[in-house]
Amino acid sequence: MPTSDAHLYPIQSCIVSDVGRPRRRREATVERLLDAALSAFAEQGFAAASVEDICSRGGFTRGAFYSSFRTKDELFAALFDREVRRELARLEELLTGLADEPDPVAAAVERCLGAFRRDRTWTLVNTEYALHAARHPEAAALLHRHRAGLHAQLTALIDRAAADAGVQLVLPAGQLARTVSALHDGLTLLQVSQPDDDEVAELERPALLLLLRAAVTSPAPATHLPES
Amino acid sequence: MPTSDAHLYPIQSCIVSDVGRPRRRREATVERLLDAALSAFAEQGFAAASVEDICSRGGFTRGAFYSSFRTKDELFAALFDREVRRELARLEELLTGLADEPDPVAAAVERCLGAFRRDRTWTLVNTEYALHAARHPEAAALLHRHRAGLHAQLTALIDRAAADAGVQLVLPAGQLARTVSALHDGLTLLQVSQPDDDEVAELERPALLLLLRAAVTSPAPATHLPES
DNA sequence: TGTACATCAGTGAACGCGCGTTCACTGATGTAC
DNA sequence: TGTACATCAGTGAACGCGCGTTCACTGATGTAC
Repeated sequence: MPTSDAHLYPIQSCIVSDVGRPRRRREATVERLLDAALSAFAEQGFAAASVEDICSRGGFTRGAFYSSFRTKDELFAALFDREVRRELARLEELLTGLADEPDPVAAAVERCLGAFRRDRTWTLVNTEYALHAARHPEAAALLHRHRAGLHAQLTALIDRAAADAGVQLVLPAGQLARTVSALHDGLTLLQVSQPDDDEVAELERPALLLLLRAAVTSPAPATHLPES
Repeated sequence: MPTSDAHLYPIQSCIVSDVGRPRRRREATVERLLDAALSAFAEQGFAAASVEDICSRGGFTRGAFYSSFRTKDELFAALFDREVRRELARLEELLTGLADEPDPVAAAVERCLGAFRRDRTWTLVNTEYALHAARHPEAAALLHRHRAGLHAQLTALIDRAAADAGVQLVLPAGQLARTVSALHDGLTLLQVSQPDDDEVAELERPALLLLLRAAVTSPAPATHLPES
């Protein structure tokens, strides 16, 4: 089953181990195909990566693919689903136990930096899925669901950091959460297409700190948010 | 010639006007093909858009394409080049005459908002070119050149705004410029894949204001930039 | 434990299609005299 | 101004190729007795 719950089953090492032979191989096959698709999509892009290439990376022929997925689009959705669930799990983990930090805002920044995936592979595939979703409404539904989850987690983290610091936010935590993740997305995309630029590589931490400190600090001029 | 200077020549209306018939049609053809490619790439993506489709959007057959461009990749580069030059020109225009504003920081924000292209078409194509460049070194060279230009303009704008406001920046103007454009890129991509979300649509102005005010305001805690 | 049968997971050949690219050609435009 | 020739810009048929997808088949695995 290529559905969104496939990843919940443990991967069975049907090839490595000779003792404890597998009964059902499907889940393991799906995992391997998703791993293969992740690297193929990262290297070549969704449209340019061929089903043949994905299968051979996983050690299969194309028939195996079509006994687990109906189409290449369905594979992309399953891949995105699995990867975002993993990121969400990490974020949830890092969300717990924020209190009693000497500097809650700095701690919140570190948690964001620790939770967000910043590797090249994921940045490429994640960005491409956003483009894909912008063009294909079916794909957009899945994106929105996952973004909502991520947004809720991030908003909670920010709210708690502000509460622990004993300060008010100058804009709604939800807006700040969206800004933070947009900044992260923009910076990772920049980094991926400019991988040798050290200045870019070191930018996310100071940028996030600047943003979050500004959000909890009463601004200098009176009018901070514009009319709209 | 599909080189980067093609856009410098005026577009000749070789079809519309009957008086003043055209001598050389190449430049006009190239422009029409680039227009067609812009919309085709936005709608379907670079890899999924066919040369046939691009040509028919422009009212040509495929042969016309190959008498102006060597490959589809070369077309993408020419398109990106033309579009970024246009954006750069707008930014340069908006850069002049910043002094004597009652609120230079707010004015700088408005200029950024006015100069950056935020339409769906450009966001999709621009983002895709970044992905393309991350995968193809030849394409990366062009991207870097244009990013350097944009970065220089933006840095100059920020520096002048700070000088006019009579304040110091808490981080180098160059770093702030990169942060601003990364935030812009992230927000436009978010907007394009979530077009009906009003909260997202209204976010860029307050986010930029927050960021720029934070950059010119002395922060509350002593250590603002991290160790690295 | 052994045998017979059912189901599962993956093979690999085949399908038709549309792609990027090439090229011989042609009518439109420009130049020389 | 008119004619002859050269160049230009674009046509459209043809090329081979690799793609996504289908399907009849097969060996591996699971179940019943």
